[in-house]
Amino acid sequence: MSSIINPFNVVPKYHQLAAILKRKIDEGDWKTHTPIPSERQLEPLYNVSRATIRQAIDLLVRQGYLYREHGRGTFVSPQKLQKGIQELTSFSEDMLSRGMKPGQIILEVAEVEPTDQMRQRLEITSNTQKLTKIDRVRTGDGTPMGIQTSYLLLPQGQSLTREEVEVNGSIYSLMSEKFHLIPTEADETLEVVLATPREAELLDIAESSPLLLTERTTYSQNRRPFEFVKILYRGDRYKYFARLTRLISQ
Amino acid sequence: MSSIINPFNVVPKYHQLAAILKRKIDEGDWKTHTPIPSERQLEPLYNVSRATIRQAIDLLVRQGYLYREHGRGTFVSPQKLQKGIQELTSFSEDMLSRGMKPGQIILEVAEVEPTDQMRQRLEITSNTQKLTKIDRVRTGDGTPMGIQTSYLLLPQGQSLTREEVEVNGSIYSLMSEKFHLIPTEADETLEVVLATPREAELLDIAESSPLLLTERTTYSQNRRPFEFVKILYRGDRYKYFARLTRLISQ
DNA sequence: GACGTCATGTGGTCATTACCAGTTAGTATA
DNA sequence: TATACTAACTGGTAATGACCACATGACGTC
Repeated sequence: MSSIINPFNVVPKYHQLAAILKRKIDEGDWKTHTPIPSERQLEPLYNVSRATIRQAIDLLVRQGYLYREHGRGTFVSPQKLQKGIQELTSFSEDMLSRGMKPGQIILEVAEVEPTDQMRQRLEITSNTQKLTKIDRVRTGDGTPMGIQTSYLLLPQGQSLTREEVEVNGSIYSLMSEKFHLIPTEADETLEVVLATPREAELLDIAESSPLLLTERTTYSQNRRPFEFVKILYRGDRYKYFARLTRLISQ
Repeated sequence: MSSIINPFNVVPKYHQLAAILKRKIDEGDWKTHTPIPSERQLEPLYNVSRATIRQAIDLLVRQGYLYREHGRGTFVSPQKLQKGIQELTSFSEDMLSRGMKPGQIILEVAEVEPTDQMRQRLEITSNTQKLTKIDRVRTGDGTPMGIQTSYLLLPQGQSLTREEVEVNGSIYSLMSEKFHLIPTEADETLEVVLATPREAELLDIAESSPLLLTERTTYSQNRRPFEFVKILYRGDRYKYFARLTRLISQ
């Protein structure tokens, strides 16, 4: 990996610069709460204009690597804030980041009629639109961590088979390859519920144990929803992390 | 409220423009998934440069009001995504947004020694640093919703009295006025726990009922943590909302 | 010593200009 | 008719120059 910006590269200069600065932070060249070189100092260092430098820094500020103070400088954020922030992750990615091996037991793959809740969340108006339901037990290092029930809104007439889901561990990569649907944003709610007998059995816990229920609506590139997922996590095994930001503007 | 940008106003033009565009969306002048005027069309309409227009649109895109498609245009996001997104709110604000009247019962205000967990979360290195503990039952429309225990890291030697907390419903406004500490970001974890006898009594629920435990570290302007809060919510009354974004860059 | 002033450095805002890269629809061509 | 091209849009990237607002430390004054 280079520390020099290549003007002929297809990736924009400000992305290249952001990657270079990020590496300096990750590798500890710049310490927490210390200022990085000023924007005007960076200009000759990388032969780019201040506008480009500001775009690069904007990226890193939004991702939580740097923070600015008007009149003082741009500083390195505390390490602990820098990883896995505010990111939309699949169950697989989530498990991997916790250092566990993700696995799944497929219970059902089928075409179903949408309920009112699903019609509303997936913005369905047509009366003929069907959904593809995928019901799975998700495991981490072999032990059941949660029950995930996905309802997918596929392009007209399309569907998925149980085999496709089995081979491809992550539905998101499948959706991306087959239908060009890439998750970009999601609304998510969390609440506490008590395990039904069936759920308790699947998760190998006592009946009426507390569970963490998350309901997620996932949106693709053009902000259209394509997935509604319910995940029931074991309350004794799962901890949820979020990062909140106060929008200062206005 | 005006639809014209005032160049002499202290608030930046791009903020003024963002407010104008936001109003057009809120008031329904521009419909969901329809394009707004192109950046070059907006230039003469508001007498600002394209750079400024892009800054304004950037704001609204980041806040979820608009989305862009390269080569096609800038479009209005679906309504339902637009409110209360990704914002860091106090309990009071949170209750108000749910249409309930926030209240509190103060249990304790005291100076305490930090535990190891608190020292780590609040980045405390000094051995003499004390914390101010505020223990409260928070209510919505009079019924107990949660137990909130805050540990505040105040400037050397400073402290708060029970009276100050009683008068000022929101600690955040108190912190802002007295110490110029403004919450800008927070890390938050959520998990399920079971109510202890004391907690069950305070919340008026059965012993061992499931609760939603959130632990939050709040950061001020310069990214220094100043508050560590534990909140126990009644599992049967509380639903948590989050918005996730996949960071596309790189 | 305490206080105010001011030069200088920082990030914040804005205009202007140029060109690149996708998208779309009309048009010429096979 | 079907295909390929092209012009005219869209947003994306980049450089440059200017000025503003805030923070800080050096310096002079009281």
